[in-house]
Formats: sequence, structure tokens, C-alpha cells
Amino acid sequence: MNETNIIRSDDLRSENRRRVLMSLRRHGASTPSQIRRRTGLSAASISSLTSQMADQHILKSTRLSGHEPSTRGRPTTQITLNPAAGYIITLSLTIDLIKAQRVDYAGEICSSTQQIQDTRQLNKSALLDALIQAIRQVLPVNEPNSVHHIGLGFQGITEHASGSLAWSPIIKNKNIPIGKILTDEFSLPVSVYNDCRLITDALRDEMVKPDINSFAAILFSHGVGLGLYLDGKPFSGTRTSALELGHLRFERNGALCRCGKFGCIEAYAANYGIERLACGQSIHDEPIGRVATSDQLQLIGAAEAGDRAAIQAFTIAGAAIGEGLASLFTLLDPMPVALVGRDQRSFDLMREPMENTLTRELRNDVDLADLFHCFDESEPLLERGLIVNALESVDTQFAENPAQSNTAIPS
Amino acid sequence: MNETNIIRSDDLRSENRRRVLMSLRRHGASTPSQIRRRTGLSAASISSLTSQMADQHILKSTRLSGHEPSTRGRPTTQITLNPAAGYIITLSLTIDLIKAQRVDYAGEICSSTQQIQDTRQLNKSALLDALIQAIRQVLPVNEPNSVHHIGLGFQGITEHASGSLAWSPIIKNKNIPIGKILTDEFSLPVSVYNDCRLITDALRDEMVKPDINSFAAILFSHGVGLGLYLDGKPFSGTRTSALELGHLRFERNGALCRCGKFGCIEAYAANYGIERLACGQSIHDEPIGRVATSDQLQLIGAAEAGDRAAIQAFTIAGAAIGEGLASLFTLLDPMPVALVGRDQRSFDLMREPMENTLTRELRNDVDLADLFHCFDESEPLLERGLIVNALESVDTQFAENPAQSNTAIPS
DNA sequence: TTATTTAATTCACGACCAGAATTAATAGTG
DNA sequence: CACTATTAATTCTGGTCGTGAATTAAATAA
Repeated sequence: MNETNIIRSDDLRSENRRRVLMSLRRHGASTPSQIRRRTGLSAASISSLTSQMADQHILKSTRLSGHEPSTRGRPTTQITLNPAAGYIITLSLTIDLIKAQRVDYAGEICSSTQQIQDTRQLNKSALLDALIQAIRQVLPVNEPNSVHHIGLGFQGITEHASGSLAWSPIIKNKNIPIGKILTDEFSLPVSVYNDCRLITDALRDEMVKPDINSFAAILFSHGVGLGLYLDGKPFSGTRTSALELGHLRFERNGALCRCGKFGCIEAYAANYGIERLACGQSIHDEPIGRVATSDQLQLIGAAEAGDRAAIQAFTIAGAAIGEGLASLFTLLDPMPVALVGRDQRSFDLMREPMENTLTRELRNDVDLADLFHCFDESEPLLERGLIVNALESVDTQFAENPAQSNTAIPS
Repeated sequence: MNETNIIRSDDLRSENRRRVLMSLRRHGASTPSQIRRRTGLSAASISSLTSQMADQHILKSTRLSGHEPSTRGRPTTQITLNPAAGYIITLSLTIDLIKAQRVDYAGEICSSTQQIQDTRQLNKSALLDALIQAIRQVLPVNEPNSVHHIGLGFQGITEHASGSLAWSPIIKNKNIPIGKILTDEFSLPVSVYNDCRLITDALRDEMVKPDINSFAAILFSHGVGLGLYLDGKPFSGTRTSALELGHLRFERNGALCRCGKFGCIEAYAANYGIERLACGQSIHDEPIGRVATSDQLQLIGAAEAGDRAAIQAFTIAGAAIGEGLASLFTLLDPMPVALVGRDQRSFDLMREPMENTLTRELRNDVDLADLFHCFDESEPLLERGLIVNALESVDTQFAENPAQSNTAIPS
């Protein structure tokens, strides 16, 4: 009935095992005393926990001796995550690429495969076949039981209760219970997240400060997506991935959005919205399915060169994002924002109108200095987020059932 | 560094003590086996926990014998919260009333005092004096150490890091560190929440269902406030109480809001906004400071009688709220909504335009049936929220330090 | 009175973590 | 080169926790 599930002493053990693993995951190879400081556990407990997990081949403890002209005293031991403890498989689905990777427990990519494919052309079963095929290609042949988790990422709306893909602009069908399908196929836990959520996971360590442990990430691509970390935890809707910042309204009866409504922020600030405006098309024209990267770069160039229409398009896009952020900040307080998209220069073009709108719309004076952080490339972040996310699921898996869980392969 | 703070076995004990107290708080007098079922703890543990807390005079266990022609077997024991375990003091601050109450640990009101006073007339020190005086009047004279918490509620914006009152429409000064001031004065923990937060606390048990444990509460009064429960927990901004639904924009360059901006939802849907529109004043007229209850009721009557201007005002108010909810639902997913305000009939007037706006604005088809729940009176909810909230703080206080905490007075 | 039934408590046990004591492994020192 | 100082990690000891089994408590039914 309650939030925490820690009731018995064994649960305590699990929780503390998890802490040790999280600490190692976040800070990399560490000495026992470093772990002690970070987790707040006693040295005795750390010793017990790490040696137990080393016996279970979850951790490796190596004595680094000789090289460093170290200080006096007994040399420290290095505790690391044992790469051979198991694997995860990540699967990312973008508009033109299906990509699968096998990653070891220490986060190293072991195997990778990708298939160039316009996902919009695939019907449901063809899509599922392609995904399953991609996973099969990176499955370790001689030790199929060493995979512990499959993580799937894509652009769109997820429903987390059932782990399904509720809707995606890059997929024809709706409501595909992909989580259940993959679980049935591979008998493995599967997590399904959208790109924005995964990007916040990837940016977490960079954006979360001890004093401000909340941030937003806006992902600019064919749509405008939002990811949130609130109070140190990833945040999503009550049923779905939600956070559809791009579909807040900017103009009543405004530009036609991909979603069929009029005036959504996305219809002004997504690739297609900017392009449409810059090219002098009517804002009520059907949005095009995809904007080529070259066209985007060309548009940025034009704006930088002084093209009025292009500048105007970026200005309106910035204003639209500014209004969206104003709404977000009105509801949840101002917080740092990561801007993630194709090119730093496009942010430079949007920045001023965005900040102007924000200061105009917000009642309380907000200090915009150091609020925005730009990230050029979304793909590497998405990939990192997938890995981070899936590995943490395995951490939790390993932390539980302290007694058993020695399915791991000795290194 | 991490979220949970349960590391040691003692923490486990505290957590389980807290669960027992919460269970009793929520469900009232219970038998040990009922507590066992609700908390998931073993009978042995419940016995140990309850007897320990009974020894510490936190709980009372009474054997109900005789009366009921009960079934065969050893009769059950009734465990109740011991009213004499201590007191809390609640302090509520509304536009014309300063009210303090002393409430015992079982939730019974023991003492109450109130002072009719236009709070906007008071300067900072006069206000603080009035608050401190009100508290003094309900302090128990012969056992001053038996008070464990002070809870303050008011309309406005709070900042939770410092427990201060950042801004309130009913108070002249801004940024009053009221939490610290009262703590210094009475050497007691003080919590400071705004009315919307407290109302969600009061409505929690009613609105939260096992399957849907999120809901929103909209409070209609001189302003439009929002409270949120997400995933079973009260939600607020990262720094302040935030959730300023009323200050999302409804119309660009629209009606003048109390906050100085134009077009806020509040400027259409708060008392003064509806009144202004119905009376044919310009939407750019300075909003009046306060709308009398009689005027509100009269306006409702006029609308029900067919007055075009009045109906129009309520229609626009409903549409404004609908847009606000559309934004909220776009960001956080649709969820049940409690409408709290002066009169059920005003909700009836706003309902249709509100629902129409919502269905128009939301892309995903949302089932609006059973989504809205109306509550006529906000004051009793505010009071209940204050009590619930403060008592839970005391529960947590009592749950910690299992060894000591026998400051309580024997019953 | 005695058997039956149900509720709550007590007991014995294994698991947990912390502080103290101990062992391990190095660098400095005479 | 033996010995001491120093620092790190482990092991030992003790107290606490929650659970399942056994026991006690208190009522009704026969």
C-alpha cells in the first residue's frame, strides 16, 4: 500500500547492494573507502557487500600495485563492475535506422548492428520482425543466458504500465505492445522509453547539481520533445510518457501541426515548422514528412547570412519555445534547460526571442544566466541514455536476491 | 547522495513504526491483524511495534469486550492513536480571518481561536504579532512541551527550502520567512503550505484510487489555484509551491490579471474575472480587491435565470479553465480533477464549456466521464488538510528515535 | 467442564550493520 | 636489512531487526 518496499532486513541488504552498484556505475572504478564515503555505509559493510558481490562475479576487485609511487601504507584495492557479469541489448528506432547493440555490464559496447530502413514503410509485423532480427544479430551465440535486459528507445509516446508504444510519428501502427512482445520472444525484462526520457537519463550527471537537482531537456528534431528530471528522479506522465511540450498551444487557430491540431508549439519550432515558415509556405499547408539535414543546415546558413524569411522563422520558433517554457516554469518553477538538437547555431538563432518571451511571460524575475545548455547531437545522447538506463535495471536486478544471482560468468 | 535514507536496521524500525502510525491515521482504530494486512508486516512485528509504541504512550490498546455478540475465539484488541500523545497547532490565514487551533494526536480539535481582520491592512510586524498571539491563545498552559508541530496555511506562494511565504495576495509584504520566525519563537518544527497543497492533502483519501493514484485539485476563489498528487505523493515546484495554473495564458494581450500580466486564466476564471466580465466592465479594468460572497451568489442566480452577460462570463471562465487543464493534461496526462469552490452551481455553469474546450484541445480522446468531482466548501478542506498534514509530521517525528520519544503524557 | 476456535504474544533463529580489534601491505628509518 | 610507522581492508563481537513456529490468552460451543 505504501511507497517504499523496504520492510525486512533482506530488503535492506538489497538496497545497500544497489547503492554500491550505483556508486560504481556513476563514479567508475573506486576504492572501498571511496564507496564508503559516497554511500554512507561503514567500512565493514562495504567489505561485506563488495566481497559478496565479487564472489558472485558482479564486481571485480583488483589490487593495483607497483606502478604509482603511492603514499605509505597498505595500497588500496580497486573495485570495478565486472564486464563479464552479463550483457544488455539496446535497440534504437529512428526514422531511417534500426540499430541494436550488445553492451557488457561495465558499459562497453561489444557488438552492434544497424539496418537502414524507412520505418514508416513497415507494417506492424515487418517492423516487429526487423526488431527481433536486429536483437538476434547481437545476441551472444555461446552464452544466450548472459543477457539480462533489453532496452528500446524511439521517438513517440510510450505507455509505461504495459510497456507499449502508444504512438510514434515514425511508425504506421499505433498501440503496439512491444514490451510484451519482446519479453515473450526473448524471456527477458524489456524497458520501453522515448527519446526524450533517455536523453534526460544521459544528461543527468551533467545537469544535476547538488543544489538544483531538477532540469528539463528539450529535444528538437522532426518534433519538439521534452524530458524532465524533478527532484533527482526522471519524471513522466501518470500513464504515458506525456510531457508533450510541443503540443501546448502557441497560437489559437495557428499553424497546422502534424497532430492535426492548429497552433501547437511544434508547428512553429520543429524542423518542418521552421522550414515551412522560411520557405514562405502557408502555415496551414500540410507539414512535410521529413526535413533533410542538408536543408536544415542550409536554412541556418541563410539566416546567418541575413535572409529575412529564415531569420523570421527562427525568431518565431524561439518565441514558441519560450512560451512553452513559460508554461512549464509557471507550473513547475524555473529550472535549468538542456537544448538538444542538430546544430548549436540554430539555438543561437532562437535564443534571443526565446529569452525575451520568457522574461516577458514570467511574473517572477527569473535569472536566465546559465539556465540554458546546448547539445549538438542527439543520437549519441540517446544511445548513452539507453545504455545507462538498461544497465541500471540490471543493477537493480543484481542487487535483489543477494543469496543467488550467480548466473554470471567468471571473468 | 541517494533518495532513500534507510541504511541501518534502526532506520528500518523507524520506517515500520511510521507505517503502523500511517495505517492507524488513515483507517482509524484497528486490530493488530488489520494493521498486519495493511502494512504487510508479520503479526510478531506488529505486536512488537504496537506494544513498544503503547509503552511510549503513542498508541493506546484497549480490549473491547462484552458488548458485541462477537464470534468465537479470543476477542480482538483495538489499537488507537493516543490523543494525549501530544498536540499540533494549526494556523490558517485567509483574507479576513486569522484562525488558530490546537488539535490532539488523534485529530480532535481541543481549542480554537479566531480573529476577524483584514490581513491586507497589517504590516509585517503586526501580522507576525497577530499570528504569534493566535498561537499563544491555543497553547496548552500547563503542558507547553506537549505541542510537537505548527502548521501554517494561507493563499499564496510558498518557498519550501526556507519555509517562507514568498508572496500572497492577502498580505502586503513579500518574502516573509515565517517558518523560521515561528520556529525561533516557539522552538517547534513549522510547516508552511499554501491552500491548494493542503486541500489536496485533505482530498487525498477520497480522490486516490488503487489504480489511479494521481489527481489535480483546482481551487476557485479570488484566484485560481492548483494542487497536485502525482503517483500517490503531493507534488510541488522545485523551489516554490508553483503550480500556478491560474497564470498560464488564456488570451494573448487579454484581460488584465491581478498579477499585472494580460490574459492569464485567472483573469477570466477567478471571482473577480467572472464578475468583471458579467458586469460589462472592460477586461482591462483594474481587478477589484475582493468579491463579496453575496455578489457571487447573485451572479450565479442571474446566470441560472438566463442573464446573457452572466452566462457568457461563466462560459468564458469554463473555457479558460478547460484550456488550463488541456495544458496540464498535455504535460502530465489526463487525471481526475477535484473542483473546489464556493458553490456547486457555479461549476454546473462552467462545466460544459470546460469539457468542450478540453475535448477540442486534447489530441488523444480522453474519457471525461467521472473525471470531475465538485466540492462546495474550501474552508473545511483547508482545515482538514492542515490537520492531516501536521499530524503526519508528528507521526514521522514519533516514528524516529524508537528508543526515546517518551515525552508523551500518560493518558 | 471441557473442547474448540481465534487472536495476540513470546521464543528461537537467521540476517543485518556498526564499532573495535585485527590483519595486510606498503614506505620510511636507522 | 630488520624494524617501525602508516594506511587500507577485513574480521570479530555485539546489538537490533523481522519472521515463522510455538505458546498463551480469552472467548464461545458442546
